[in-house]
Amino acid sequence: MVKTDFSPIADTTRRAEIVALLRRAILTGQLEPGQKLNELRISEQMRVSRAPLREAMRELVQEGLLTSIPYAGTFVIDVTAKDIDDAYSLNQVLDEFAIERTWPLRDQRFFDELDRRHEAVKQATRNLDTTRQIETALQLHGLIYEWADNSVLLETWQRLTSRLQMYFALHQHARNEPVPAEDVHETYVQLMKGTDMRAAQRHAREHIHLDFEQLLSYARGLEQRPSRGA
Amino acid sequence: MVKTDFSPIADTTRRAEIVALLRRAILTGQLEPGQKLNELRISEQMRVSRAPLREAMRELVQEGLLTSIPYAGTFVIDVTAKDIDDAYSLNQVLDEFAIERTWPLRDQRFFDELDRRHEAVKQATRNLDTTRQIETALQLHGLIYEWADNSVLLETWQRLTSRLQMYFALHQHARNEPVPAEDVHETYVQLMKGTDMRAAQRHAREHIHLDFEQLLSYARGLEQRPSRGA
DNA sequence: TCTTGTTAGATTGTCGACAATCTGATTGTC
DNA sequence: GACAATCAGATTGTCGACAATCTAACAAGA
Repeated sequence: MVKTDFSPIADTTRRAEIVALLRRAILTGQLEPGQKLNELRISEQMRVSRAPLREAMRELVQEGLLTSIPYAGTFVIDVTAKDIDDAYSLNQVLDEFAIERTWPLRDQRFFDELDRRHEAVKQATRNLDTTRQIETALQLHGLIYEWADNSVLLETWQRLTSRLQMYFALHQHARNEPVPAEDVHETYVQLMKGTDMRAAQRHAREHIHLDFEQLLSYARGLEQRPSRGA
Repeated sequence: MVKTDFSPIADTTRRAEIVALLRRAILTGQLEPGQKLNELRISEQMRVSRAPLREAMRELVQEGLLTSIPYAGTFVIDVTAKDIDDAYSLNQVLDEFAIERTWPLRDQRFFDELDRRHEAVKQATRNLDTTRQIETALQLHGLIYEWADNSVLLETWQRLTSRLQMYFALHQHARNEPVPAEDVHETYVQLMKGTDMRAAQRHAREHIHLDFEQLLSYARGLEQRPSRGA
């Protein structure tokens, strides 16, 4: 008997590919917040009919990346400072919980994966690839959620992550500054390997705090010049 | 100047109505876990074409009530004991957070609404309407989430709620026992009106604990007789 | 008997066209 | 000129039909 682990084959529906395409376009800032998605135009560009496109858009609406108004259109969500603040504060709570759950489940495979993802961040940083840096940093951070063995928690975090990635991408897009050179994740990785869970939780909380402070100041700046009146 | 608060007009798309219909069918246990949804049959029953039905199903998939396998079908999610346990433990954390956020925002309108919802639960209990009792109890519980002024938190809880309602409905459906007569929410309401936040958080945690214990024992029972092999 | 190939039926995925609705520009009226 | 009514164009919502894929039953061969 051959014992081989096969990975599930790729989703071969147009719908799934459209979802992936659109999500990527939103998360990288290619599609701007508030922008309207014209179904006919997009379907022609993708060489696809409107049916699978619309189904894909419904998924992204539920995912929280798009918002839809009947007979008016579907739009990329707007990013307000309050949204970021809300996501941030919830993320703190979830982090604490995820670490608590992951803590007793850590093993060699966990540490290896932690290092692997950490390495990916460092590589993206060296390459000055800001988009990829955001992506890998979130993936590093997401390990505690994947390891926590709680499907609802993981799902919740993935929804949060989508938005966070969008926010960070926007931020980077706006102020096209060089990525921070020093390795801000070193301490986090070390603490996650250590024996003091409380310290890890505390650090995660503060670490996130720093990242968000940047974002918030940026977002608050945005709202000084609203595009439309209230 | 007339100052009137208008409620948003009803969604007039078939899609929205289909979503509501399907969601209700799932949450009340009319559609059983694992059951396959035949698009043609349902669309004929609803006198609707498959396009809006499929879009509605996509939404419910993202909402976590359905699960879809390409070219195979869309099914009502299965309920495992682990799912319930996951939702339960996350709910504890979220409750604590929601109470913390809501606490300083409580005002007379909050207390009034709290009483109103509490009354709704008591009425459903008197009428021996178990389905409605579940619904109102979750709405009472949801007030702290609506009041916490955190859109992401609210959205997360609403997703959790859908499943919880489904779980509870299943439970009630299975053991068709009379509803508990005594008012288990009295203490909760009193504490939410009081001045000791920690006590309220502690009570919420324990209160939920009791409800879930019932659910879990039921779900574990289910899994002793799996319908399909692993 | 077990395995493999074939085939018919059913079901899901996709398409192009039509219906319903919105937007804004235009016209007519005061 | 201000305002309401009307209308054309564009866009979204819905429909019925076709294509792609799966399932299960059956036949053929080792």
